[in-house]
Amino acid sequence: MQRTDFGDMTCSIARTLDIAGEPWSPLIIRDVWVGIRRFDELQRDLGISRKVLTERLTWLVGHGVLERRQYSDRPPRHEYALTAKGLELTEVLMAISAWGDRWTAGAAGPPTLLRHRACGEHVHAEVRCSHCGEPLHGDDVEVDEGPGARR
Amino acid sequence: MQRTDFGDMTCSIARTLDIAGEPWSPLIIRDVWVGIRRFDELQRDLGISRKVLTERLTWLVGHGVLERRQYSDRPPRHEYALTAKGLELTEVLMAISAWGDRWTAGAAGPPTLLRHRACGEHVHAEVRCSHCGEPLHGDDVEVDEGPGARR
DNA sequence: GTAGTAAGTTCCTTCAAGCAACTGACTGGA
DNA sequence: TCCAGTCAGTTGCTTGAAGGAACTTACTAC
Repeated sequence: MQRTDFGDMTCSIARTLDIAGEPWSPLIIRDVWVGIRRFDELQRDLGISRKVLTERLTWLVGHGVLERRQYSDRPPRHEYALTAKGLELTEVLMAISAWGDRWTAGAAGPPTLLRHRACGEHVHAEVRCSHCGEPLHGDDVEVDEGPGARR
Repeated sequence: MQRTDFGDMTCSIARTLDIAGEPWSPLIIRDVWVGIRRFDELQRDLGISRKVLTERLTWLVGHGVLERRQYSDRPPRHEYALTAKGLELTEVLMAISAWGDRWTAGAAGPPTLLRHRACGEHVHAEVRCSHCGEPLHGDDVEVDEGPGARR
């Protein structure tokens, strides 16, 4: 989808960007997540060209992030839904959104709020350590070689 | 940097993507984060064209994600470093990386591992609720209008 | 039989990506 | 003093993806 192929870099960030890193894709995934599931709705909401939207949807379906399903037989009508793989990407979106709220919202405040159903509060996403549960910041970690490292 | 301007959409995801959503930017930020700070090192490591790298670095410096500093006077030499704003983006990168490890790494396993200095373990990023600390998944939340919503 | 909707497809233009070569300021060695 | 090398870009050319608008197909509703 972009000129340089990120898919075979030995890096989980590059590989993720290869699947969903093209600038429109996160917005498409967000829209499907919040219930905007149909071609024309997506096109109107995003202001994306129909051609590019077709390409992105096909790509995301092909990579198992979205699935396309028929909700009407006659006339044949389709909508898009997140797969389990796609639904997990929304955690990345929540982290992106938290950063945007903090650094780009300005005095007006964040354009949207997230309500956590379990606790009922307006919350934001926090990135935490899977082992000890403490907040995980950029300078709290070291990067080591993993089993999938190359050469 | 892309054809459609995301910067004035009323959405923290779009605004974040406007700053750092072009496909190379997250990889540049990751590289600076792990210590690849100089122009030629970045160019070699990423295989990015020098022209595009120049544009991206200038853009990221202009948006306060990176800062350019001179580490040698004669000859004048520069390197790039993360600002506080940029360092917080690495939390998003860790979330992206966790998704990539889970869904794209395959049998070989993840190419890199993250060691959390505080607890000493190899860990991955988890997105959690800022209020109750429970894991935050895509279907655990509702999206409400925030104070910065438009119209 | 006309209007409308959903989900694309086709065509054309323009702008950004990729690539390679060049520049300029300096260092270090023969 | 000359040559090679390094760092940090800049310039110019080509190609391909993005954006936009119009068209298509298959149906429904009036």
